[in-house]
Amino acid sequence: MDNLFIRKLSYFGSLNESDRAALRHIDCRAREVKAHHELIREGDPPGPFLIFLKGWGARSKLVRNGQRQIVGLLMPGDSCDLHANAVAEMDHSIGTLTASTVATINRAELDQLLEDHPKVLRALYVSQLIDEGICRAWIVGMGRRSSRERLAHLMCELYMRGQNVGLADENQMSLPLTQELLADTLGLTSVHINRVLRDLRADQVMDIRHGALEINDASLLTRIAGFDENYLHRRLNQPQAVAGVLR
Amino acid sequence: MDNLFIRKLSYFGSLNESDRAALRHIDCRAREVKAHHELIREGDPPGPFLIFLKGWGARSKLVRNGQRQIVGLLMPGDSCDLHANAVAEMDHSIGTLTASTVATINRAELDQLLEDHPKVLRALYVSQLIDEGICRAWIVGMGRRSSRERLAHLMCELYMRGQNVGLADENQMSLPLTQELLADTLGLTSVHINRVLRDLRADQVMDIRHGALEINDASLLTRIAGFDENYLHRRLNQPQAVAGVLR
DNA sequence: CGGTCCGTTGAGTTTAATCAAGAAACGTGG
DNA sequence: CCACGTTTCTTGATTAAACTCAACGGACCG
Repeated sequence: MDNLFIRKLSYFGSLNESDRAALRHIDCRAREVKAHHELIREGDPPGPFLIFLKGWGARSKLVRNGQRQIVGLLMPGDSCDLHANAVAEMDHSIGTLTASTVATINRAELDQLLEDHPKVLRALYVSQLIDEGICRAWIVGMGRRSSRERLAHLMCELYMRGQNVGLADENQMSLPLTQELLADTLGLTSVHINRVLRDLRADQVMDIRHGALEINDASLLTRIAGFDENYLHRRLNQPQAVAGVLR
Repeated sequence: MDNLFIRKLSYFGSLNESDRAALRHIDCRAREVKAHHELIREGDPPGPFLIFLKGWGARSKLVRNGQRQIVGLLMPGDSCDLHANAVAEMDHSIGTLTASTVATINRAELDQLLEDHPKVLRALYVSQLIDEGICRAWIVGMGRRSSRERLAHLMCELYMRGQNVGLADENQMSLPLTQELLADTLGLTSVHINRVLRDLRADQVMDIRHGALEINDASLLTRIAGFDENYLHRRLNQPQAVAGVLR
């Protein structure tokens, strides 16, 4: 069975057997990484291509006053291209949130792979378009949504992404985010997250406890979030996700 | 002389003469569009590939309560790939801010072009990586920067991007953004933008008047913004920009 | 069993939003 | 080139959302 990264790319472009075979070599590069380990630090020279095969990661940036902003959450199957020509040094860090399996491909190998397999490049390009869609959705949230809406929206997004990679159960998903990490993701403080979460719990909408998201009223949650299923949903061409729990 | 889109892609990948020739056909597709015209509306089926050859555009999204969030600003040379398989319908609109020259390439033609010219695909992919970098920088700003820092940061970004496409003079640049548009870009209100702008003007840092940005103290501006020149700068491999006015 | 990290709550403060009103700039047709 | 309507900018007063500071309870871990 192909790994989640290959399966994800397969949704985004028609890969032939040779393409898949090339991608399967990635598994040899996989290594185990402990939780809360920095894979790439802000200021490092970029270069490699990272793939999360198992576990969660985050892209984060520190700002002057010591605050942190998480600019992306990585789930199994997600990748980051730290393109060397694009930027002289990393403007953000990438680290694990949980114990993870991560594959690292160096620049030269990736270049060769993409040159030999244009369909993989094509799929990677589409995958990149979707990542940007997620970024833009975050921008909308941070700019124009209240803290309650924002938290609800993030949970919808993560639950849906989790569904697409088989991480989500019915109305529940493992979610290794402390209130502080949620705060750094949503541009709020952990104290405020705590209060918002308390209200959502009291309203029987959802809860986050013991490292797990629990959705009590999916329909209400999506309504609070103003979640546009379209923005992530059908991107994956997975009808079962469309008909999933979040309706 | 190649158009700005071709020149931009040339920075991101080595294009040969055949690649450039293919891209030059784009010019035939150019059409003039009036200011404040919607090219693609939220909810429309996606599909085409848009290139701004002249003028400014914006990607924007409306949220429930009628508020608007701008999720991207488009300058000459910038493109948007409204990929059809990625999403069932547009989750945001794209419109012009000024009178513009815009080229539209339909999906089939683009697919053919990218298949025939893998180097163009490669360059487009890198261009996409950089766009995502800009998005992530916006997320950092909206999450963790004050209104003053945020406005300063946006001006640094736009000035630098303007420099790269020859839109910026020494310490000055045409900037067709009303205070309301700035507010919708930064997730603030126009009233608040007005006050922040008044303070920056009073502090002799910068000003926006008569549709133009004027930078009075570039060094102070970048310090207020916490502007990381690296995140956009060297991406373009343009040493002259690195040594540019914003130091 | 003690330490550390995480979650919880209250009180007071700050930032930016809202509401409202008037001035300036812009655009368009006469 | 002017007159008029509209958009944009400006300012003040008030309100709301989220932050800060501080303290304590609970969970997890070695």
